[in-house]
Amino acid sequence: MDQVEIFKALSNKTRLQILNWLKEPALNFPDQPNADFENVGVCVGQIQNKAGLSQSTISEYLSILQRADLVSSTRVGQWTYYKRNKEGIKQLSKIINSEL
Amino acid sequence: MDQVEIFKALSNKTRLQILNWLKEPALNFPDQPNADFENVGVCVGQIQNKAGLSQSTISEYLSILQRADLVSSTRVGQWTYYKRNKEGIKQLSKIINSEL
DNA sequence: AATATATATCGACTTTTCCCGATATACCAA
DNA sequence: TTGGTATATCGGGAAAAGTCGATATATATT
Repeated sequence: MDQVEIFKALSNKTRLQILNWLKEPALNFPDQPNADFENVGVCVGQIQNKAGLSQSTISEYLSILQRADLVSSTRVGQWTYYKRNKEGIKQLSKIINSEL
Repeated sequence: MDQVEIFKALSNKTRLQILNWLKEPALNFPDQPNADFENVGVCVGQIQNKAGLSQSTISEYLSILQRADLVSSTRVGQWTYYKRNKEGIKQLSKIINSEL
Protein backbone atom coordinates (compact mmCIF):
# COMPACT_ATOMS: atom_id res chain seq x y z
CA MET A 1 0.00 0.00 0.00
CA ASP A 2 1.21 3.43 -0.95
CA GLN A 3 2.07 5.49 2.12
CA VAL A 4 0.90 8.70 0.49
CA GLU A 5 -2.55 7.20 -0.03
CA ILE A 6 -2.76 6.33 3.65
CA PHE A 7 -1.96 9.86 4.72
CA LYS A 8 -4.35 11.31 2.13
CA ALA A 9 -7.09 9.14 3.56
CA LEU A 10 -6.36 10.68 6.95
CA SER A 11 -6.23 14.25 5.62
CA ASN A 12 -9.87 14.96 6.19
CA LYS A 13 -11.69 15.83 9.37
CA THR A 14 -14.73 13.64 8.71
CA ARG A 15 -12.65 10.61 7.80
CA LEU A 16 -10.58 11.00 10.96
CA GLN A 17 -13.78 11.23 12.96
CA ILE A 18 -15.18 8.09 11.38
CA LEU A 19 -12.06 6.18 12.28
CA ASN A 20 -12.23 7.52 15.78
CA TRP A 21 -15.92 6.60 16.10
CA LEU A 22 -15.22 3.09 14.94
CA LYS A 23 -12.84 2.66 17.81
CA GLU A 24 -15.81 2.65 20.22
CA PRO A 25 -18.78 1.53 18.10
CA ALA A 26 -21.06 0.62 21.00
CA LEU A 27 -20.55 4.04 22.47
CA ASN A 28 -20.83 6.01 19.24
CA PHE A 29 -23.58 4.08 17.47
CA PRO A 30 -26.11 3.15 20.13
CA ASP A 31 -28.96 3.20 17.59
CA GLN A 32 -27.69 0.49 15.33
CA PRO A 33 -30.10 -2.45 15.24
CA ASN A 34 -27.43 -5.03 14.62
CA ALA A 35 -25.15 -4.43 17.58
CA ASP A 36 -22.59 -7.09 16.78
CA PHE A 37 -19.96 -4.40 16.41
CA GLU A 38 -16.90 -6.53 16.99
CA ASN A 39 -17.64 -8.97 14.21
CA VAL A 40 -19.38 -6.93 11.58
CA GLY A 41 -18.97 -3.26 12.40
CA VAL A 42 -21.26 -0.33 11.72
CA CYS A 43 -23.43 0.15 8.66
CA VAL A 44 -23.04 3.06 6.25
CA GLY A 45 -26.34 4.70 7.14
CA GLN A 46 -25.43 5.00 10.82
CA ILE A 47 -22.14 6.56 9.97
CA GLN A 48 -23.82 8.93 7.55
CA ASN A 49 -26.34 10.04 10.16
CA LYS A 50 -23.65 10.85 12.61
CA ALA A 51 -21.40 12.58 10.10
CA GLY A 52 -24.15 14.69 8.58
CA LEU A 53 -22.83 14.58 5.03
CA SER A 54 -24.57 13.13 2.00
CA GLN A 55 -24.91 9.41 1.48
CA SER A 56 -22.70 9.46 -1.59
CA THR A 57 -19.96 11.34 0.19
CA ILE A 58 -19.85 8.95 3.12
CA SER A 59 -19.89 5.92 0.85
CA GLU A 60 -16.97 7.44 -1.03
CA TYR A 61 -15.10 8.26 2.19
CA LEU A 62 -15.49 4.74 3.46
CA SER A 63 -14.05 3.33 0.30
CA ILE A 64 -11.10 5.73 0.55
CA LEU A 65 -10.47 4.47 4.09
CA GLN A 66 -10.80 0.92 2.89
CA ARG A 67 -8.37 1.39 0.01
CA ALA A 68 -5.90 2.65 2.60
CA ASP A 69 -6.45 -0.53 4.63
CA LEU A 70 -7.71 1.47 7.58
CA VAL A 71 -11.14 -0.17 7.64
CA SER A 72 -12.67 -3.33 6.24
CA SER A 73 -16.21 -4.11 5.18
CA THR A 74 -18.68 -6.96 5.19
CA ARG A 75 -21.90 -7.11 3.25
CA VAL A 76 -24.87 -8.60 5.13
CA GLY A 77 -28.12 -8.44 3.28
CA GLN A 78 -28.70 -4.90 2.10
CA TRP A 79 -26.25 -3.46 4.57
CA THR A 80 -22.53 -2.96 4.34
CA TYR A 81 -20.82 -2.91 7.68
CA TYR A 82 -17.50 -1.19 8.17
CA LYS A 83 -15.09 -1.67 11.02
CA ARG A 84 -11.60 -0.60 11.98
CA ASN A 85 -8.80 -2.60 10.45
CA LYS A 86 -6.44 -3.17 13.35
CA GLU A 87 -3.75 -4.66 11.16
CA GLY A 88 -3.63 -1.67 8.81
CA ILE A 89 -3.47 0.79 11.65
CA LYS A 90 -0.65 -1.15 13.22
CA GLN A 91 1.17 -0.96 9.89
CA LEU A 92 0.77 2.80 9.89
CA SER A 93 2.17 3.02 13.37
CA LYS A 94 5.14 1.03 12.17
CA ILE A 95 5.72 3.38 9.24
CA ILE A 96 5.73 6.38 11.54
CA ASN A 97 8.19 4.82 13.90
CA SER A 98 10.55 3.52 11.29
CA GLU A 99 10.52 6.07 8.50
CA LEU A 100 9.57 9.45 9.85
CA MET B 1 -1.95 21.65 16.15
CA ASP B 2 -4.69 20.52 13.85
CA GLN B 3 -4.41 16.81 13.13
CA VAL B 4 -5.68 17.21 9.61
CA GLU B 5 -2.83 19.61 8.85
CA ILE B 6 -0.32 17.07 10.04
CA PHE B 7 -1.70 14.38 7.76
CA LYS B 8 -1.93 16.81 4.84
CA ALA B 9 1.72 17.62 5.31
CA LEU B 10 2.47 13.91 5.02
CA SER B 11 0.24 13.41 1.97
CA ASN B 12 2.98 14.06 -0.55
CA LYS B 13 5.74 11.81 -1.77
CA THR B 14 8.44 14.46 -1.76
CA ARG B 15 7.60 15.68 1.72
CA LEU B 16 7.67 12.14 3.05
CA GLN B 17 11.05 11.64 1.42
CA ILE B 18 12.43 14.79 2.96
CA LEU B 19 11.37 13.67 6.40
CA ASN B 20 12.90 10.30 5.77
CA TRP B 21 16.17 11.85 4.51
CA LEU B 22 16.37 14.02 7.60
CA LYS B 23 16.37 10.94 9.73
CA GLU B 24 19.89 10.13 8.50
CA PRO B 25 21.35 13.46 7.41
CA ALA B 26 24.99 12.37 7.38
CA LEU B 27 24.09 9.50 5.10
CA ASN B 28 21.76 11.42 2.82
CA PHE B 29 23.55 14.74 2.55
CA PRO B 30 27.24 13.95 2.36
CA ASP B 31 27.94 17.10 0.33
CA GLN B 32 26.80 19.61 2.87
CA PRO B 33 29.69 21.90 3.92
CA ASN B 34 28.37 22.45 7.42
CA ALA B 35 28.09 18.90 8.67
CA ASP B 36 26.79 19.68 12.13
CA PHE B 37 23.62 17.83 11.34
CA GLU B 38 22.51 17.07 14.86
CA ASN B 39 22.48 20.66 15.99
CA VAL B 40 21.53 22.64 12.92
CA GLY B 41 20.22 20.25 10.30
CA VAL B 42 20.39 20.44 6.51
CA CYS B 43 20.11 23.58 4.41
CA VAL B 44 17.35 24.15 1.87
CA GLY B 45 19.65 24.01 -1.15
CA GLN B 46 20.90 20.54 -0.30
CA ILE B 47 17.38 19.28 0.13
CA GLN B 48 16.36 20.91 -3.13
CA ASN B 49 19.24 19.27 -5.02
CA LYS B 50 18.27 15.87 -3.78
CA ALA B 51 14.55 16.31 -4.35
CA GLY B 52 14.94 17.72 -7.86
CA LEU B 53 12.03 20.15 -7.62
CA SER B 54 12.19 23.93 -7.89
CA GLN B 55 13.62 26.09 -5.12
CA SER B 56 10.28 27.71 -4.43
CA THR B 57 8.50 24.40 -4.16
CA ILE B 58 10.99 22.98 -1.68
CA SER B 59 10.93 26.13 0.41
CA GLU B 60 7.16 25.89 0.50
CA TYR B 61 7.23 22.19 1.36
CA LEU B 62 9.60 22.79 4.23
CA SER B 63 7.36 25.41 5.68
CA ILE B 64 4.39 23.07 5.41
CA LEU B 65 6.35 20.47 7.35
CA GLN B 66 7.32 23.09 9.87
CA ARG B 67 3.76 24.29 10.37
CA ALA B 68 2.88 20.68 11.13
CA ASP B 69 5.66 20.58 13.75
CA LEU B 70 7.41 17.82 11.90
CA VAL B 71 10.62 19.80 11.34
CA SER B 72 12.22 22.87 12.86
CA SER B 73 14.55 25.44 11.34
CA THR B 74 17.50 27.60 12.30
CA ARG B 75 18.84 30.49 10.29
CA VAL B 76 22.64 30.74 10.19
CA GLY B 77 23.95 33.49 7.95
CA GLN B 78 22.33 33.17 4.57
CA TRP B 79 21.35 29.58 5.15
CA THR B 80 18.27 28.09 6.76
CA TYR B 81 18.85 24.67 8.22
CA TYR B 82 15.99 22.25 8.72
CA LYS B 83 15.96 19.20 10.94
CA ARG B 84 13.52 16.61 12.14
CA ASN B 85 11.39 17.63 15.09
CA LYS B 86 11.48 14.59 17.33
CA GLU B 87 8.87 15.96 19.68
CA GLY B 88 6.33 16.58 16.92
CA ILE B 89 6.81 13.15 15.46
CA LYS B 90 6.36 11.59 18.85
CA GLN B 91 3.10 13.52 19.18
CA LEU B 92 1.94 12.09 15.88
CA SER B 93 2.75 8.60 17.03
CA LYS B 94 0.67 9.27 20.11
CA ILE B 95 -2.29 10.45 18.04
CA ILE B 96 -2.22 7.30 15.96
CA ASN B 97 -2.11 5.07 18.99
CA SER B 98 -4.78 6.84 20.95
CA GLU B 99 -7.30 8.05 18.39
CA LEU B 100 -7.17 5.86 15.32
C1' DA C 1 -43.14 -9.05 -10.56
C1' DA C 2 -43.41 -4.75 -8.16
C1' DT C 3 -41.89 -1.94 -4.66
C1' DA C 4 -38.93 -0.38 -0.95
C1' DT C 5 -34.49 0.25 1.26
C1' DA C 6 -29.27 0.44 1.55
C1' DT C 7 -25.27 1.28 -0.76
C1' DA C 8 -22.37 2.37 -4.82
C1' DT C 9 -21.28 4.95 -8.81
C1' DC C 10 -21.60 8.96 -12.01
C1' DG C 11 -21.38 13.77 -13.55
C1' DA C 12 -20.73 18.30 -12.20
C1' DC C 13 -19.11 22.19 -9.75
C1' DT C 14 -16.11 24.39 -6.24
C1' DT C 15 -12.09 24.46 -3.44
C1' DT C 16 -7.46 22.90 -2.54
C1' DT C 17 -3.03 21.15 -3.76
C1' DC C 18 0.95 20.73 -6.85
C1' DC C 19 4.50 22.94 -8.86
C1' DC C 20 6.51 26.42 -11.55
C1' DG C 21 8.92 31.03 -12.82
C1' DA C 22 9.43 35.65 -11.32
C1' DT C 23 10.33 38.64 -7.79
C1' DA C 24 11.36 40.13 -3.07
C1' DT C 25 14.13 39.83 1.07
C1' DA C 26 18.06 38.72 3.94
C1' DC C 27 22.67 38.28 4.48
C1' DC C 28 27.58 38.30 2.93
C1' DA C 29 31.77 39.98 0.56
C1' DA C 30 34.32 43.24 -1.95
C1' DT D 1 27.21 50.53 -1.70
C1' DT D 2 27.18 47.23 -5.21
C1' DG D 3 26.78 42.79 -6.42
C1' DG D 4 26.25 37.77 -5.31
C1' DT D 5 24.09 33.84 -3.07
C1' DA D 6 20.32 31.54 -0.19
C1' DT D 7 15.76 31.53 0.98
C1' DA D 8 10.94 33.19 1.04
C1' DT D 9 6.90 34.88 -1.04
C1' DC D 10 3.69 35.83 -4.89
C1' DG D 11 0.76 34.81 -8.92
C1' DG D 12 -0.86 31.44 -11.81
C1' DG D 13 -2.21 27.19 -14.56
C1' DA D 14 -3.06 22.25 -14.21
C1' DA D 15 -4.47 18.43 -11.54
C1' DA D 16 -6.71 16.41 -7.55
C1' DA D 17 -9.99 16.36 -3.71
C1' DG D 18 -14.48 17.73 -1.52
C1' DT D 19 -19.12 17.44 -1.92
C1' DC D 20 -23.51 17.23 -3.87
C1' DG D 21 -27.83 15.34 -6.36
C1' DA D 22 -29.22 11.94 -9.62
C1' DT D 23 -29.03 7.40 -10.97
C1' DA D 24 -27.68 2.49 -10.86
C1' DT D 25 -27.33 -1.87 -8.42
C1' DA D 26 -28.19 -5.27 -4.85
C1' DT D 27 -31.09 -7.18 -1.70
C1' DA D 28 -35.52 -7.84 0.86
C1' DT D 29 -40.55 -7.90 1.14
C1' DT D 30 -44.99 -8.51 -0.47
